[in-house]
Amino acid sequence: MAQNHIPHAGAPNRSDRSNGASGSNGTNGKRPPGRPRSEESRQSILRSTLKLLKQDGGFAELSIEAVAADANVGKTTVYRWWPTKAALVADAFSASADDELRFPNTGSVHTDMSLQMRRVIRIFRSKRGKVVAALLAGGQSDPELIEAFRDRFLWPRRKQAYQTLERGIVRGELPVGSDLDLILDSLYGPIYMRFLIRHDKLDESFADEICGLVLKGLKRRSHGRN
Amino acid sequence: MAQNHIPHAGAPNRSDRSNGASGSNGTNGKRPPGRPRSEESRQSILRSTLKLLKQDGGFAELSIEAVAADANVGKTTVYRWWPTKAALVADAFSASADDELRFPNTGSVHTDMSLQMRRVIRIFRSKRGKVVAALLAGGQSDPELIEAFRDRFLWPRRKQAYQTLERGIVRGELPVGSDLDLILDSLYGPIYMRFLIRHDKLDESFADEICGLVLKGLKRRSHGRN
Amino acid sequence: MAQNHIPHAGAPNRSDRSNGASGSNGTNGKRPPGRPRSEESRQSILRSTLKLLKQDGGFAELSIEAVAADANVGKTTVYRWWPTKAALVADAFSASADDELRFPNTGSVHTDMSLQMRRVIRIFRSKRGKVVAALLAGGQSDPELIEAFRDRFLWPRRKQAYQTLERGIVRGELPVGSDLDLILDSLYGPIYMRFLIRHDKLDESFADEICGLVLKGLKRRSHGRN
Amino acid sequence: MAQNHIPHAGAPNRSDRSNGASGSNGTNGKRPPGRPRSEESRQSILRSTLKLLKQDGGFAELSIEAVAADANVGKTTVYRWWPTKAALVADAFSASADDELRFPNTGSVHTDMSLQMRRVIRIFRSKRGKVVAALLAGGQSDPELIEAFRDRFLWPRRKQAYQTLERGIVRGELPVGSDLDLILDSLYGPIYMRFLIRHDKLDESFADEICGLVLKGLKRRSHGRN
DNA sequence: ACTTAACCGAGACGGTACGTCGTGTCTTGCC
DNA sequence: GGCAAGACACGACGTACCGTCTCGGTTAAGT
Repeated sequence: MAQNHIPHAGAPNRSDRSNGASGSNGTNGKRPPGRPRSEESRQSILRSTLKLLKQDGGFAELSIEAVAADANVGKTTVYRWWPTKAALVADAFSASADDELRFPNTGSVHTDMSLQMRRVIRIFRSKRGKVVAALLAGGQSDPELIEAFRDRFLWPRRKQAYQTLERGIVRGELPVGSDLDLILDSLYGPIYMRFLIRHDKLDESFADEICGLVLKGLKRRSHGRN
Repeated sequence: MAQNHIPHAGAPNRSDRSNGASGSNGTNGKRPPGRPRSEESRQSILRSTLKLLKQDGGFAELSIEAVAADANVGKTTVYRWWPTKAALVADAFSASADDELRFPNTGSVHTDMSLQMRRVIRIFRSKRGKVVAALLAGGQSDPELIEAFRDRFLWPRRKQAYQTLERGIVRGELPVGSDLDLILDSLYGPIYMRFLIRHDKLDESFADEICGLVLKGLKRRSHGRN
Repeated sequence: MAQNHIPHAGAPNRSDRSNGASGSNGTNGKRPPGRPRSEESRQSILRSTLKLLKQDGGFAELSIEAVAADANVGKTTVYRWWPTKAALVADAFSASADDELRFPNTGSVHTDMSLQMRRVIRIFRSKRGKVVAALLAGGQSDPELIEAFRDRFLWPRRKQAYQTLERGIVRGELPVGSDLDLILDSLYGPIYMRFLIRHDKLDESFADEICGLVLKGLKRRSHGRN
Repeated sequence: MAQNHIPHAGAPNRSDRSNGASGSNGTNGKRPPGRPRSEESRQSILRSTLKLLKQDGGFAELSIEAVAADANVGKTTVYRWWPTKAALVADAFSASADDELRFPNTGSVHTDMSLQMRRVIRIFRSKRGKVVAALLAGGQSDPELIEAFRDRFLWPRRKQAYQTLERGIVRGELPVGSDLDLILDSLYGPIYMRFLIRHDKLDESFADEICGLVLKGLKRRSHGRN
């Protein structure tokens, strides 16, 4: 029912047979023969993955061996459903990606962005931040992993961000024709940078400072020009 | 200055003995007993480390075994001088961190920053970018590694950046009392973000776009206010 | 009987689980879960161990690395089943300790002993002698190893030897109340000594000479006394 | 002056120059130029070798590294004078071979042999026994080592033993034409066997038992025949 | 006193094997 | 046919010693 893991871009995966629609199986709900996949195992594995990522080290330090042991599950079961460690982590991460990060709509771009950015920072500083860091770290040598981060974390939020910014344009808070991606990277880039390099403190007020620099600048400019 | 590897934060390390010219030496001019460290091996190891980092995958994929083999060196020699893979990579990276990234002084903050940021982007896009990515990735689970990145790469540049920005303040291009760290993170954060997440294209013109957004905003604001 | 490796003197060992036929099994007929041990690997390892012992040097020169490589087996598999090199060699040796050394029953102690001692000498002089030497050499710093030699090689033969000697007593060839262990050590000791120290030639006729000295003496004495 | 290590059968060794007699150096006691060998180091090394052999394991467990460290001596110094571990151990052993094992001359073969065999057993049971065991063990894969044992331990004693036995022949205690080597191996073989295999207790009274079996037999026989 | 030459300690060097851990695959019997 | 259990071949880990080497420093004998 719920498709729970990365499609692996072409890599055949037997769980894909449960996608319905294909073959004589199209309309009727006929299940394939044999014992069905254990939902309990699946969740246990994802739970253990997150747990271990939060505890130990990063992506490299996480071992499938440990996940299987912690989840009381055979290693085979992990490998059966997730072709790589990357896929597993991506799946686990996305299972934990919550709705906390939805954008508000207060009537002010500055407030909307600032509030959401504060929530991002709060998550980065929490235990879940380690999972994000692991994902970004692992993604540096595994394209699938960073792709998973983009698809499951970045893009969903960014779509909402576009809307938020566009509302601001409509309201005249931002200049027409603004490069939305440039604005968003300028807003979030500094957060990621401090999160990953840890060269300076990353607390929630940093969100306001960035907005103050980037958005206020845009506002003035637009005023001055129009 | 001639100190070439991670100080390991307080952990005593035998290579820390000075090998500078006798006489001018701090404590005394005596070389320690025993066969001196092989400079040839040291360089060969660092060279192989960089080479393999550029070739293969990231930090996790690099094996000390392979480095030793490629450098025609005993594994022991690597472990004798670098306590962890992290230290080795940090050292190798810092040996390659060259003067290419010095800040120019054109008389315009915007131009100075933009030119240097372009060079950073050029490096990130080159083979050496893989080394930086490996360092940042590895640093997510190894504090020493990210510290090495900060100490050897980030801070040296940032000190120059402070001077560049302060020249701008003196010239009235930036408001007095600007938060320099905020400005710099706003300028470089977007670059790091696109470099690591790869969600959008990172070419040299991006430097100009960021400067246009961040620095122009500051300029206007200062004009409007003064 | 089907028990093929060193019991490790009390240390629990997973291979000790019975793999005999179901039903007739001692405790219960259940096989433990998981993939069963590969009989092929087991034999290949023991075969390679013997082969290398016969080729190279002694016990010290034998490396587990080489055994694993020669047997086309992972090092792990060797370590899984044999805790030390000693255990492995003992097992390999005992797998090769064959029935060639059974005692005959000709009706004469002198002939029985002499014939068997000749066979011992023949083995000591053959390639298999290197294995025995390795075992005795290794046993000087590993109690388990020498124990294995005693349990698997010495005692089984000695039990038969007791019977042979006792037949001789019954027949009046040896005095009643003879110290059997003293006699046996006097018979075999010289062989071991020449085998290990190699200070004098050890050929099969030496068996007769020893018997001539030790057993003839006993006979006379018994005659003189009775 | 004192030639202290194995001649190494052809392996050139610079310490051999101190053998005197050869070249222009023949008659006069001219020392070669350069710093003379440190007698202190030599003894310290031999002492440490024995100490470690008595403590730890056997020949295989002894490391030159440990010897040098224990003797406060550079590894080079060990290797300069002893080409192999075998040579070192043989030398150390022979330096410790004391005069305790001389044969007495009581006027009775039986008593002479028995007394000396008791002393051998006493040594085998003492700490020094570990050194002998190490030598015999190592000798199984190193011909030089077992040769050293024969040359420095076995033969010197055996020469005395021949004399002892011949005195017995003269006195009529042993038959004329006895095979002395056979007799000696029959006397000592059982001791070596119990010492190395440890299958039965080896105390001093064992010497008497063996003599009782082997020598008494000879005596009777000679009486009966003459 | 100065030179020459060999020894000495210290310890780094290129290697080999160690015994362990994790990988991804496989083979069982049970469900 | 999924599942746990766990053995399998493999490869890298970090360590211990190997035997060799290169240093600065010592210790004489021969000038």
